Parts: sequence; C-alpha cells; structure tokens
Amino acid sequence: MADSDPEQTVERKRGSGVKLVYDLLRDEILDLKLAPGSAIDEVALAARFGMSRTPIREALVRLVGEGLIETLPNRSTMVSNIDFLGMHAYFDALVLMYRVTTRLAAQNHRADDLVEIRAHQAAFSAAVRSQDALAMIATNAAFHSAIAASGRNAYYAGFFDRLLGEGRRMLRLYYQSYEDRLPPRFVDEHEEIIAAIEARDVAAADRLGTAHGEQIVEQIGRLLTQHERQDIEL
Amino acid sequence: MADSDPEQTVERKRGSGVKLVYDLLRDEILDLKLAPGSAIDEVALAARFGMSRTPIREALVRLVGEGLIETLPNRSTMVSNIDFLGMHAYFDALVLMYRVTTRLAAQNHRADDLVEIRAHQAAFSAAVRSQDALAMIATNAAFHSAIAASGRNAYYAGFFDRLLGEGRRMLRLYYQSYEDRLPPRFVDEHEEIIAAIEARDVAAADRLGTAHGEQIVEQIGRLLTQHERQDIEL
DNA sequence: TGTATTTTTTTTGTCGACAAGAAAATCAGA
DNA sequence: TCTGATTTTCTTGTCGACAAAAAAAATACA
Repeated sequence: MADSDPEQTVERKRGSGVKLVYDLLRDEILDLKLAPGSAIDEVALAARFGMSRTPIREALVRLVGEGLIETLPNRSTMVSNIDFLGMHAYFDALVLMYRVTTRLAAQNHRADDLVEIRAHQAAFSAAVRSQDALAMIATNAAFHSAIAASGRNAYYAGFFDRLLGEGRRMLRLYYQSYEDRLPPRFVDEHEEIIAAIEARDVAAADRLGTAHGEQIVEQIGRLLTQHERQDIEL
Repeated sequence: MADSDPEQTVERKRGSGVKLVYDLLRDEILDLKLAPGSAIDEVALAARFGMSRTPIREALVRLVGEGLIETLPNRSTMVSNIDFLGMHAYFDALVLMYRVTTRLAAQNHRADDLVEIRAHQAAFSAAVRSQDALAMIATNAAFHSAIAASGRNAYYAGFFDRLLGEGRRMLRLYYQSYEDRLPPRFVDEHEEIIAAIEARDVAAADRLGTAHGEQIVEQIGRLLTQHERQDIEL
C-alpha cells in the first residue's frame, strides 16, 4: 500500500474534513474499490488524509448509520458485506419505490423539474452509448432520484435514495449481466416515463415505473437460482 | 436548570456511553421533553452524563443521521422542528408501509412471530384501557414494527421503523385529537389484522392494513385545514 | 509436540486542551 | 442616541495522548 498518497496536505476549511472523508469513502465502498469485508483502519485513514482520527471517526459513524460499514465493539471496522440473501427483498422495495415515485412525479412535478430530469436522461443515454457500466448505474440513479424529488414526498425520496445508494453494489451485478451487450431499451423506457410524467398521466406513470422496475427483477431472477417474487397487485 | 443531576457518575463500561446518551436523548426528543428548536449544548450534556464531549458528539452525529437534530456549521445544535408542511407526505408513506408490511406478514410470517405480535397487541390494549397516550403510541409502533419484522423484508422494516420513530412526535397530535375519548376500535382492528396474518390471507391483510392506515389520515385530515390525499389505487 | 498461560501488539474508546468561527457585547465617533 | 468597528464570549471542530479491550505472539509446561 503506497503511503506516498498524502491526498490532501493543504489547509482545509474547518468542518470540511468529515464531508471529504465521508464522500470519498462512500464512493470507494459503493464502487467496490473497497471490497466488502475489508478492514478499515482509522489511523491509516488519518495519515492518508493528513488529519486527526476525530473527523475520520465522525465520517465512519455516519457510514455506519447508513449501513455501509460495520463495527465490532472494540475490534475491527469493516466494509459491510453485500446481503445476497436479502436481495429479493431489496428488489421488491426498489420496484415499489420506482413505481411510487414515478407516480407521484406525474402528479406533483413542476415545469422546471422536467429540465433537470431530461438532463439526467441525456447523461444516462451517453453512458449507455459509451458502454460505461459505472456511469450507467450512477446516471440511472440520478435520473430516478430526480423523478423522486419532483414527486414532492421527502420520505419516499429519502428512502429511494438510500436504496439506490445501498444497492449500487448489487446493481453492478445486474449491469454485469448485460456484459458488452448494451440495453438501449432502457433509454427508450426512460423517454416514455418522462412523457407520462409531463402529460401528468398518473396511470401510465404507474404502469411504466412498475414495468421498468420489474425488468430488473426478471434479469436478476435469471442470475439467482431461485427467486421468490412478491407482487403488490394493482 | 438543575445541574444537580449527575445522572450517572458511576463507572461505565467502555463503549456504553454513546448508546446511553443516544437512547436517552432520542427518547427525550421523541417524547417532546426536548422541544423542537431547542438548543443542545454539548458541554452541558457532557457534564450531565459525567463524560467527555467525544461520546456525546458521536451520539449527536447519529441523531443527525436520523434527522432528529440539526447542526448549523460552527454554530448551535438544535432539536429538529416538526415538518408540518410535509405532513401529508409523511402519512402517505406511513399508510403505504402499513399496507405493505401487513401484506408481507401474511405471506412470510412464521409461527413464533405471532406470539410476539400478540404480546405487543396485549400491551397496546392495556395502554388504550388506561388511556395512556404516550404508551399507546409506543405500543402501537411496537405492534406494527413486529408485524413488519415478520414480513421478512429488512428494507421495508427499516424504513417503517424510521417512519414510526420520526413520526412519534406527529403522532402525538393525532392521539391528542381523541383527547379523553378512547378509540377501542383500533384494538379490534388490530385483532382482525392478526387474524388475517395468521390465516395467511394476503388480500385481507392488504385491505385491513390500508384501512387501518387511512383512518389516521382521515383523522389528521380533520385536524389540518386542507389536505391533499394521494391514493395508490389497488 | 501440543496445550494452557502470560506477554506483547494492535486497534478502539475516551479524555482534556486548544484554536477557529460566529454571535453577542462593548466601545468609539458623529 | 444611533451606527459602525472592535473586542469579548461562547460553542464547535480538531488535535495528540492515554487507557481499555481483544487478538496475536511468545512462553512455559506436560
């Protein structure tokens, strides 16, 4: 491990340290640069970022709150393992949130929400064209997160964001299943969703959001040996 | 303010301090013993609990993560205000979670889950009989939380628990609206829900969970001047 | 050689102290 | 008396150091 990586030896603004560490660590975990189960050393991080253990610790506490890292009392701090057993539960929740947030967006969105949503869709489309799986995950999440925000329900939006974040690692598996073959269908589906939202067609948004989410479940279902779906029939 | 309240001057086990402070502070916030908007003083807490600011700080960071307290950079830490504007959003989410968790419980519960659920129901029934609003809120939350847990979806259960916690302050308003008149109807509805779960009648559980939740919305709707409901039609 | 016990090492949890930022208080000048 | 600058105060953010807990290593003994 190269400790010739001072990262940031410059003067930082008071209070910016925790956010710096938190953001970077979170990204490294979600992008699997830090493997699930790998140990986290506070002093190493402190040295790496050129700061005391205190702000490092605060960042870690926050990450624990999000379930991204786990701590055994007095012993070891490690990156949380991916819960493959709870995978179907995860995708159940994800599909429902896809659906609910899309639906609410059709009801409550404002005009300027659409320009932001379209911007994210453009970024997603670009990621698909360039076959960049990591970028696809990120931009897809941003797209749906923007839709959720336009639905004006902070509780759904917060839960959804959390799911998208926590699932970034699982979603890699999903995107890997497409390997080199790109799914341009998703780009089209996003366009349909945007149209339904703009037309304030709640029923269509509901249907499209559900279908969009269920595609993921089906694809994952092909990956997992057995897979119990639980539909919320509408 | 009486600083003749050493609370705990005894030797504590290493690592137990944060949990102590976290639990107590959380309860005090949710029970409105600490008023929304009131300031939180780290040094005062440190003195009160007879410990350094470090563990206090960690507990506060955790509470910030749950949205129960807010911090202005470099200045003041305070109990979060209740978001009355987002109230309809809150109850929308709550109703949906009532429904989804009850439904899943009917599908996935195990035999021993029922004894725990029934125990919580007994406690709730007792709280209703003794007209203890605070106990009613707590036992009702525990009842539904147990149902959610028996549904075997950690994501829904976690989100639901968070809603129940965050809403404990709002729910007070709801229970206050019944003032002295007790709602024994809720006890009966709980019984029906238990029966539906035990019979694994998913449709009935779905219907009962929804209806149970919507009662709250209607009651709150009588309290709020205007109130936009958004149904997820089934 | 294998096992129980002691010692060392490693990592976390806690502490007291200090510095930075921002608000409150004080002061100066008209 | 009012207004703007300056000082003080108060709270937070960060630091380095130390103690406790647990694992790892070393040792003793059969």
